[in-house]
Amino acid sequence: MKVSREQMAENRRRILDAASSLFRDRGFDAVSVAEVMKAAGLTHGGFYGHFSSKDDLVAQTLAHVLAADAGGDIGIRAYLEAYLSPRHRDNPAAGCPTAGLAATIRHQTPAARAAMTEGFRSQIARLETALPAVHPADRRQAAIGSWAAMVGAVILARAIDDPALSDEILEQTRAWIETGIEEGSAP
Amino acid sequence: MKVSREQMAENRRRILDAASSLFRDRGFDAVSVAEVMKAAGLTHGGFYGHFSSKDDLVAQTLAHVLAADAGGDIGIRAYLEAYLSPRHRDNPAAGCPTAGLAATIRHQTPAARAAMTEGFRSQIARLETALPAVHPADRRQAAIGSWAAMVGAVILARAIDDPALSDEILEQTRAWIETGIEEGSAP
DNA sequence: ACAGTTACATGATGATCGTCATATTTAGAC
DNA sequence: GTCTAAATATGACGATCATCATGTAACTGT
Repeated sequence: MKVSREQMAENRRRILDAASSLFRDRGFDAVSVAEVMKAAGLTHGGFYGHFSSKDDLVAQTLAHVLAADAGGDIGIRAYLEAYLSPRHRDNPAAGCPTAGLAATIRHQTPAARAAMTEGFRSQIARLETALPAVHPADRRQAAIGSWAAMVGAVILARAIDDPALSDEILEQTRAWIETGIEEGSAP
Repeated sequence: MKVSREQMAENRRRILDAASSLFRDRGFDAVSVAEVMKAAGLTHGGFYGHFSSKDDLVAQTLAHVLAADAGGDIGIRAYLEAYLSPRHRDNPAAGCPTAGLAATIRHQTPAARAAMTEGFRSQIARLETALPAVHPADRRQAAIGSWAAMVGAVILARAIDDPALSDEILEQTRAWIETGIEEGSAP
């Protein structure tokens, strides 16, 4: 049955939202097209009316979620604490798409990689402005180094099969980044 | 045809080596059992004489490659430079299994996660002893923070679709880690 | 109000893959 | 040397999945 134009737009949004959560939670390959459609409240038949292929869905989902990731403007300390928290580690479906998906982007289409590259650029820019004022030359270094440590720590914390050790990874990485940020700047 | 005991042992080693490279290069799910066996110079039929399932292969491959990862004892500076090099980034099949596989361990069996946890523990221990002598309390923090940044940087550098930016991630992360290590210690 | 278009549902198809059944060949024990 | 058990090859099965074909209902422009 045909639906209204607005309904169709909302369906498309729902597909992208469902795909975004499912992909972050289980990866691109482990989620089927039919599963995404079901999570969006539809059946698999209408899928190719919205997207030309599953690869197309992957690329558009990445652009969708990385654009939405612009996020609020809390302080760098609060952002660090939220990012490197057990809550974030334990909820990949609602968490950072970079932490959940960066490692598998390598096997996706050029469009998907381009979306991820763009997301990385804006994240670094955001971190550069959020960092305490140190020598401008070092600021980009701190932004990139901190982001690598944040993403790596969440990935490692999610991989580890020992809750105490996993908590420690998050906490020690947070402390390590904070000492690095404070170096040579006002606290 | 039956083969000698030594031949069978070598076949098994070849299967694990082939699986190790293929998994690091393309991920567990994207590599088929038949493909691993072919890369080892065999056909898919004999697989279940060596392993009880593909999940079993995954777990044993991880234990195999993480044990072999103990590696030589070069200095921390040289290790950093090799790890955060374009060469390492561009050769996942021969590279660090953590950088290649940590993000997907979450969807594997408990045995696989246990192997990865053990690999993480020994890597942190290795880094702790390799780090310059600072306050002992901070040494573990530096080891964990540096390792998270190293793994994250390689994952991000491999995901990014811009060679210059990818190189910059590696280089800036290396510089960031080195300044963090030098802080409060003799150079 | 009508007709045509369109968005989605149902169902099918071909490919891939993990796993198992059976055949074949030969190492290893006596 | 012979017999048996074992290691691998060949081939098949059932499940899953991306994609497509066709049916159906209702929105939209007239």
